[in-house]
Amino acid sequence: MSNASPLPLLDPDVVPCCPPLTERPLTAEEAVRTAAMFKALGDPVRLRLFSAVASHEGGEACVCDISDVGVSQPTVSHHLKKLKEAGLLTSERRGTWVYYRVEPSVLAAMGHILGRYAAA
Amino acid sequence: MSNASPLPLLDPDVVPCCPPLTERPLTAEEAVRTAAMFKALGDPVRLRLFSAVASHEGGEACVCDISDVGVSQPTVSHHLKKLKEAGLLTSERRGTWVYYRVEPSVLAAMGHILGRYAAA
DNA sequence: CCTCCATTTCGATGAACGTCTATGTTGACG
DNA sequence: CGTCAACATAGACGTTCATCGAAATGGAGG
Repeated sequence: MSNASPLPLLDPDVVPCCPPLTERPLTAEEAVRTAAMFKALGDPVRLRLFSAVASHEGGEACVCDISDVGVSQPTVSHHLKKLKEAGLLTSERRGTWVYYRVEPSVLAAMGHILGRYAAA
Repeated sequence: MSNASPLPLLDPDVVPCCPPLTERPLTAEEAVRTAAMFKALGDPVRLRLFSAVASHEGGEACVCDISDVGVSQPTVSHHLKKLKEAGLLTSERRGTWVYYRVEPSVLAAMGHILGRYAAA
């Protein structure tokens, strides 16, 4: 394939996990890896935290910016950790604050997995 | 309502739930509804069952076609019920067998929610 | 009717999860 | 150094969930 594009397009390495759900039945192993991503977004609090980061200006936010989700601070920290373990967020400490940022490739992978319906 | 379009395009009613995660922080209520969809796909067994239906010829499959996922048959039925409650599958009985079918609009909604990353 | 087969429902059990309070860690600033 | 603020970790508690075996439902066929 002549993939000489200089644009930041999706390259195959970015979607290493699994084929679209509509292509063929997932194997057990594929299902485990894919389910982990969906599971990470399967909690309302995590989803709000993730959305808050994703929609924040600059594509990143410190914890203090997004802690107003109705649960205690340790719970926020706990959920951010889960999102990080799932590969959906990355974090970086800068001085006093810790900044979280969306990992675009994982989102792209999820979109890819949803298959033709998602692209409609 | 003037819904006179003859084309099977995505109409707004099909994506009633929520804006893309990247557009603005989700409200609590939006997060609950959206998380339910992701949660339904957040289990490996459910994901395999869903994939089996989605990839089956004709876009539908009877339970007997997709029961080889390594759990007991009642457990399969349990997960299919969950997927149905989440709006991801529909079912119809034809004689002895029950056929499950993918609900495309919900998949489209999820793709929409994933936002620009998924569409890339 | 009676039986067979596919599927669902029921009830129980053990693991995983979300949440909290209390405490620890890390950097900034006098 | 001492203190404060931001964030993470630890441990406990109640709830939800996935799973199973057993029993119920409901068409199909003799």
